[in-house]
Amino acid sequence: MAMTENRPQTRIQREKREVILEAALDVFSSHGFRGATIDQIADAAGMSKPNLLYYFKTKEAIFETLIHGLLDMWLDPLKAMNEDGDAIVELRSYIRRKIEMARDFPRESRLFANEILQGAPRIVAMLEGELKPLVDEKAKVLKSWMRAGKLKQADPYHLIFAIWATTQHYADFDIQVRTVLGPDRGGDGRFEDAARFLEQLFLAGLQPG
Amino acid sequence: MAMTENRPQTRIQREKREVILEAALDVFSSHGFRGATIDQIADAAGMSKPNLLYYFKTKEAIFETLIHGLLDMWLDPLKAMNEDGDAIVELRSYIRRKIEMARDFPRESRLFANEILQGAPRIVAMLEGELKPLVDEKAKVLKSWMRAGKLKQADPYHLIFAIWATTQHYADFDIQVRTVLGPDRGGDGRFEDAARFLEQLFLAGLQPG
DNA sequence: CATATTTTTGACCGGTTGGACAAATCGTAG
DNA sequence: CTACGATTTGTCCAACCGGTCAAAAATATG
Repeated sequence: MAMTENRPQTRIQREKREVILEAALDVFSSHGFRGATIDQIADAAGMSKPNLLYYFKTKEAIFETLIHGLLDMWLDPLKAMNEDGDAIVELRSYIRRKIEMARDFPRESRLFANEILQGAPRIVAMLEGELKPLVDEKAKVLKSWMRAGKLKQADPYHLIFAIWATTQHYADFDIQVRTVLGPDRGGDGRFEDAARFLEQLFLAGLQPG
Repeated sequence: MAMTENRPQTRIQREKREVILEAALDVFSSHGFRGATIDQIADAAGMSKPNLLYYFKTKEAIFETLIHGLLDMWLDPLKAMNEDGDAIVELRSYIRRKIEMARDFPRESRLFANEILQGAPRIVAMLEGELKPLVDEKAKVLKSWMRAGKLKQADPYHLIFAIWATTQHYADFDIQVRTVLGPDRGGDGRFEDAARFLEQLFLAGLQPG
């Protein structure tokens, strides 16, 4: 039977699709959607272009499957921010998790960055349907912490933006960061330094009293 | 006489080149180098493709001229940070200036962001030759302020990264910001709100004592 | 007006790209 | 071993893209 849309059935189909998505992550994240070619992805996946197109009908289908599969993972740190926990502890955990994601999953970060930078033509629905509701919910949590005196008063939306921006910066602008830091300070330790700095910045800036 | 490389001579030549660069900024900033086409730029500039290529020999030449012409403007806020001024005042001015640039020149921000995101293949030399020395110099200034007790001790490089990230975020990720804020809070006022939040964050986080 | 120079255009070219397709190969159940 | 569906490949195509070129049109100069 031919591929029934998005429902890979055999083990081999699931595996091959996985290989393709891994290759596509590599290529899309470093060249953007337009800059990536099916040939590049096929090469990286170790198969011919027509073979790849047997598993995904179009370039857009690859991209869509990829980014949809990544969304949950990407939103996970924010989802994990727990209203019942201690505000400062939760905030610190969130920042640390985001920095770790920038370190361990820079391709995923760049994939989203590339797309949003170009106007998010392929993921607007995702932003409106999943991201915005989640941020609205967590903004309320932050607000309640502030009202309870656990955090200094501040705009919770812009606080979340600031955490996104500062942490993802180390993945998205990696070349710039490493160039500016130079060979000595631009090594693996840069994420430790960044984590230390950001925790100090946000916690000192938000600790009440 | 034919175009002598980068020296436009007649008034009309200077004007047409300016029109082209303005159109190119539009197209490059919203599609990236690879995603932009000469036809799009020519359309936006109101001329035919061969006509455009009469003024700039190649697509890369347009890009290079454009980004080189923008660099000084882009680095200006950081250059303006004055060692002899008051640390807190200087820092606040820097943040405000960067937010204003994100508001008034989002295309320029996205142009650089697009390029750096994809590994900065066309501007590595600029980063090493102009950006890094400038940041090194200003990091020393920040460090001296910290030693003098005007600012809390913190890594000056990561401080600069944090200011870049948080301010440019409002230009580079504009669609996401507006989507998350929604129609009511995502209007023109968002830059005011952002400025207020960021000043509070950085100044509270760095004020000594 | 005549001529020389600059500017603009239409037609074209070679290479790339996303994708179609039929034929070949492979794997497996009977 | 055979037959059938799943997988893979070579070939091809139309659209697009960066860039060339010669000729036409506009403009400047005497």
